[in-house]
Amino acid sequence: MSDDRPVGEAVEDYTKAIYSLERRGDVVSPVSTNELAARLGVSAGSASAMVKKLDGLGLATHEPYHGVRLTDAGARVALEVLRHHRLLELFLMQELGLPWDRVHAEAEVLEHVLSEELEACIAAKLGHPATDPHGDPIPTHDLSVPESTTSSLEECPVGARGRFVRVSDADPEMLRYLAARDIRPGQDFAVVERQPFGGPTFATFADDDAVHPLGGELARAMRVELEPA
Amino acid sequence: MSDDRPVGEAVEDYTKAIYSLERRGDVVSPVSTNELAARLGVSAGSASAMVKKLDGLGLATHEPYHGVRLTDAGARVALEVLRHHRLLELFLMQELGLPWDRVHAEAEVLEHVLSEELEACIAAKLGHPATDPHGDPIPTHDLSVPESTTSSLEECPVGARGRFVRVSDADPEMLRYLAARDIRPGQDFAVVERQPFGGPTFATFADDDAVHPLGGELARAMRVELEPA
DNA sequence: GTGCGAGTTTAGCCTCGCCTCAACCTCGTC
DNA sequence: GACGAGGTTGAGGCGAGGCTAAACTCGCAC
Repeated sequence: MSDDRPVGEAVEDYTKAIYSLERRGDVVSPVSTNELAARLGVSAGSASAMVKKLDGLGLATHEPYHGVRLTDAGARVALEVLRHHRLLELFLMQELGLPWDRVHAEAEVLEHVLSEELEACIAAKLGHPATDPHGDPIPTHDLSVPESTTSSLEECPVGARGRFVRVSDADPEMLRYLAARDIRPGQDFAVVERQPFGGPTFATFADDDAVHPLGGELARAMRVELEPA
Repeated sequence: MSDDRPVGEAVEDYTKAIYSLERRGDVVSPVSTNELAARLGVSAGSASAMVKKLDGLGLATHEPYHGVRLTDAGARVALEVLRHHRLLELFLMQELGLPWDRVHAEAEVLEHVLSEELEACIAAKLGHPATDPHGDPIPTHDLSVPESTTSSLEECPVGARGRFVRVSDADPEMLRYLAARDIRPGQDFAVVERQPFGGPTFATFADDDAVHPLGGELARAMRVELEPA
């Protein structure tokens, strides 16, 4: 085990993508070549070729015509990169004051280049944090992730209360929108009203009385933990 | 001006190498293909090809059979990378506690990847420092370098006093040796004795009475500013 | 002035990593 | 059992960078 011979950036990106696609639903399930291709913005042929390569590398198992799934080794690669990404996001924000909506792009490139030694220094400096600025859990040094079950804000009935725990880091627009309103993961929230037919959800955050309208797409991206009713 | 289309890492490395070779002597002079090839550990043919490419890119002027020199644009590329490198070295040491002898290797890879925005954040965080941990001057944001004239410790006559200002960051062995003896750039020194025929130089540093023997190679790598006699 | 060798350049070729297009194959459904 | 959506394969391209070997300069030594 522990082959660890260096692996191109593309391999890391594919692995990361498979990891995330595998657990879209509530259960880990194989990922189709096309989904993968779409996610990464490449042709189906490219994805197919890369999947074959990952299989050869022992990072994934490819059942032709039936999708791909990561092996344990593959999951480790994905989690390693994820750990880098999230540590970097937090680090860039907290230590260097980079704006919330820009840390993702920076981390996206640095994650592939961060040495283990530097990773360790950063983790130590940050006090081995459990989540990044978006509320996403940071895999621990031994690459385990405490996956909590969350629901999206859009599913919460009017009157629900709980804690806003995370939001995807992928869309800077959303992040700017939330940042401009001082809405951050970790805050308590309450759903005040929802308009029908995919209309906005109205909610309050923290101890602030202001009611914020949150469009469908946004409400869907915001993950919350409901207060045990 | 300001073409700035992305340029491979190799281009940055060659540019950096030319920059440093150009000013080995006291005066900026053309660099031969062979020197360049040797410095970078590639064949003469490869170096020649790359030099031609740099010329095409407007980063260098190549006088066939007579060497290459950087254009202003080329020097800017080199200084930009140098700035990245040295800021990173200082940052890694000061903020992340990486050991002195290891920051160079880390910086060597990160320097090619650092965005301008991050560079600015790091510089600000460090208070826009003038030198890195090895005593090398950090090019300013507008890419000027205050080059001071130094001599090597090896040239200093017995009895000379002054300040140890810098040492090459390239050899981790040397750095470990110096670090283990608490010898650092910025300290005052005095040459106590020298043995003939390339023998060691004996010197004291800071307010410490300990006399340290410094082999020829090491003494040659240590740059000092002599006290105005 | 010529000759010769060290230093340069050129030419041809290779590897690696990744991508595309287009043709072809499979699976599951009707 | 045929059809179409989706998956796979193969041929090929491209950029970056490197290597060898042969051909060519330049300029010093005679």
